Amino acid sequence: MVNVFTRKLELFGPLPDTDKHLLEEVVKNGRVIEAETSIIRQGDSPRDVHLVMTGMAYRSKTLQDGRRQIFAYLLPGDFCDLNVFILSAMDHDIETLSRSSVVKIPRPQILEMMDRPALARALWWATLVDEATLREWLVNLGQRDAEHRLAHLFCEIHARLSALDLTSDGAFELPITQVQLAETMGLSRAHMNHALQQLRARNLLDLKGGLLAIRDIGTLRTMSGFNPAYLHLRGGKRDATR
Amino acid sequence: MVNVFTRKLELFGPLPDTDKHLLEEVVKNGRVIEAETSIIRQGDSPRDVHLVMTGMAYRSKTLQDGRRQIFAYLLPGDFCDLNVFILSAMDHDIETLSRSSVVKIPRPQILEMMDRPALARALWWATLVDEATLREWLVNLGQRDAEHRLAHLFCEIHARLSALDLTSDGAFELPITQVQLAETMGLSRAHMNHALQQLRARNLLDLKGGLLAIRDIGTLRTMSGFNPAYLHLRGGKRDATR
DNA sequence: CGATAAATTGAACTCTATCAATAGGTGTGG
DNA sequence: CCACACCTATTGATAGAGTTCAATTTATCG
Repeated sequence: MVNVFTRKLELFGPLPDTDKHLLEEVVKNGRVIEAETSIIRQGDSPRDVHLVMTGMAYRSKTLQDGRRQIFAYLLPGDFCDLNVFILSAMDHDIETLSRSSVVKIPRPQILEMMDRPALARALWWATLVDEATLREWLVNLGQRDAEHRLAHLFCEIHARLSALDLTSDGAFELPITQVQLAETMGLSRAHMNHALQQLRARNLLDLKGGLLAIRDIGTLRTMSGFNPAYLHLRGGKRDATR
Repeated sequence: MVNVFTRKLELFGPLPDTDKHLLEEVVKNGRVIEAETSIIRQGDSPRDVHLVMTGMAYRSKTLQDGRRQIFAYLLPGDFCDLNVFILSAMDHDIETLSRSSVVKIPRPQILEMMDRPALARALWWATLVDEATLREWLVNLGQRDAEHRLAHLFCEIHARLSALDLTSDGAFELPITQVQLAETMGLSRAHMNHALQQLRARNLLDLKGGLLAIRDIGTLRTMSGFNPAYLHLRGGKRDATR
């Protein structure tokens, strides 16, 4: 099967074979990074572009008093810092959630990708979907209470992983602590625990030992108002979000 | 004085004169749109790119039950829908806050801009700053209480307008209702009113009749942890954010 | 000047935070 | 294999922040 980076970019639209060959090259130099390890820190100006191939990572900012907000999960195929060509310094941190394989793409290779129209468009697409996802998260934090907020998050991760064929029967690895979930949702640890138990008690899902089992995706989507349109998936893969 | 669009793009870095001449052309066909009027609706696939030249607008999403979340303010020089080349449909609405002048840039003209390296970089920069701003808003909603949240928002708008020389003595037009502010902050109207009065009582600012007077920007920044780094302003204009 | 929208106020209620204590689980050293 | 140490999850009580709803006052605008 084709690598996950290619698969992700093809969620936007099919790529020519020559482009796909290039992507196979790009993806070769993976490096394993342990769980809970920083990939990029605020203030860094990375030389290369980083790309998550396996495992998961997250973007966050830490305030003076130590409180932290997580505002994105990086799943396989996601870029860490495609913006490195434009912005002089990272304005946030990226850390692994689980042991991950991360590829470093040298600048010349990115430029080569940008020179290919289909790839260039796919890169733009990935950036714009990241932005659309942030908007949806803002709606989530601004308008929904703890339980619905959580449900929406899980629907999103489920949809994104499903689109890449990375779920099996609605279940997938989610190697996250409740503290990290709380930092994602802008909630206290205690309240996060309570909300999770509610969802568990209603038999909608089960999160245990880093494994999330979705029991009733339909109800989760309805209750949280999840509409995958913001992920801007196209073509035949659209079904995978069901 | 040079037009506000050029000024905004030069916040990233200086542009060649030829590019500036092009921008002067681009900006000519302004059209006035009344306050509280939709510029773009969710589902639209605009043919041209829209650009706010005067006045203010906002991005929002409305949920089934009518609740709404605002997740960006468009100030003079800001793009509405630069993504129109990539994403097939808008996933949110854009409406004017006040009577505004909006320019429609035809696709060929955008393509011409993209062909000029300095302009292409500036357009990327504008997109990435929008994304960084969204991240900061997420921190704001996730981690700060009503008063600090509001303070942070006002610091941001003040910094963005100051960078364009659009404030006078810390005051500027902010033609917004408390309901809209509440929808921005994920708070109820009543609570928004209370928070606003707190800030007013402490003599930090005064918002009345669509005019915001910042009384003590230092305290506002300190209390809300505002750090303009995420706006990624460069060069000589950096001072303007003070 | 009247009509309408916006801002303000107050009371009761709900959600979420805080804090502290308890329970589980896992890995390590003895 | 047990015991300790440490991290994560869980629980409960209390306090606080924020919501809801309804009523009232204050703009604003034709």
